[in-house]
Amino acid sequence: MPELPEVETVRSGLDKHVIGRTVDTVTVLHPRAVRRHLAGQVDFEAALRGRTFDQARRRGKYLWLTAGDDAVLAHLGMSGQLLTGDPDRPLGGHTRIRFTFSDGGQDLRFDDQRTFGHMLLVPGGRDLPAPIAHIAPDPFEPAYDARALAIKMHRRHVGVKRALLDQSLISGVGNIYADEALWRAKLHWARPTEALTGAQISRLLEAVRDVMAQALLAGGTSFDSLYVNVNGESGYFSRELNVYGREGQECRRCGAQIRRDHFMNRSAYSCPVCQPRPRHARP
DNA sequence: CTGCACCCCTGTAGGC
DNA sequence: TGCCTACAGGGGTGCA
Repeated sequence: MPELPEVETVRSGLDKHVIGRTVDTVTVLHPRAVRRHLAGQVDFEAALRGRTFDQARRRGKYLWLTAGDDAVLAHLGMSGQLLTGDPDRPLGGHTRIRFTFSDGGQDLRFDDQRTFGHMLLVPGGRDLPAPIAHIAPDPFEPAYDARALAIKMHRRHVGVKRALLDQSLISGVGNIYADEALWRAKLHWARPTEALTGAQISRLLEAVRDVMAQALLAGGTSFDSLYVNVNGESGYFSRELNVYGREGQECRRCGAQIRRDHFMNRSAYSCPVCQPRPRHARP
C-alpha cells in the first residue's frame, strides 16, 4: 500500500497488534518476497524465531519492526499488505510470508499480488536500516527540514513532480499525493523546479504535508481491496481527492475538466485552468 | 551528480 | 468466448 498515509496506517496497526509479541515461526512462501535478504530465505526464517518485536517504525514508504538492535524492514511495493488475523484461516493465493507468534494469537501475513514488495532482516538496523540510508526524511519526522529541502529542490533541474517523487529528496510522496499537492499549490507538474520561487516551493511542501495528514485521518486512500489496513479495511480518502483519477470530471475549484497526461509511464492529473502548462515544461 | 529508459510482477478493463 | 493492449498508490539499476 504505497504512499505515506497508507503505510503509516499499516504501521500503527502493527504497533497495536504485533508489538511486544514473540515470533514462533516464519514461513516464506515465495522467494521473491525476501530477495533483498541476501543471506537467503532459510536464514530469514531461522533468524527471526524467538525474537520479540519492540517497535514499529517508518520512514517514507518503508516500515520496520525492531527486535533488539535489529530491524525487520518491509516495503509494500505496489500491492503489498500486512494483515493480522485468525491463524487458522486459509492461506490466500498471494500470501508470501507468514509469521506466527508464541502466544498462539493472531498471525501476521505479508500478502502481495504483484511481488514488488519485500521484507528483509537488517542486523543493527534498529534506528535506520542501512538499505534505506538514501531515503530522505518524510514530512512528519523531526529530521525533516522544509527550508533545506526547498533550497535543494530549487537547485534541481527537473520537473517539480519528479522532484516530489524523488525519495532521496523527500520521502513518502507517491503519484496520488504528488498530484493532489500540486493541485492545491496551483502548480503544473512540469514546472521546472529552478524557476519556482521560494514561496511557491514552500506552499507546495505545506500542501504535501497537509494532504497527507488529511489522508491519514481518513485511513488512507483506497479504490479497491488492494489497499487496506492490517485488519483488511479500506481507507476513505478517495472521496476527498481533487484531481487523481478524476479525468474529465469538473475541477472542484473552477469547474474546468480535469486532464490526464502521460508521465513517467504513469499518469499525471491536473486542472488545465488552475494549473496551466508552463512555456518551458520539463517532463 | 543528473536524468532517463528499462526492468521487476499480476490482475483487470476495454477494444476488437 | 478469446486475444491484445493499456494501465495500476512501487523502486532499483545501469547507462549516457
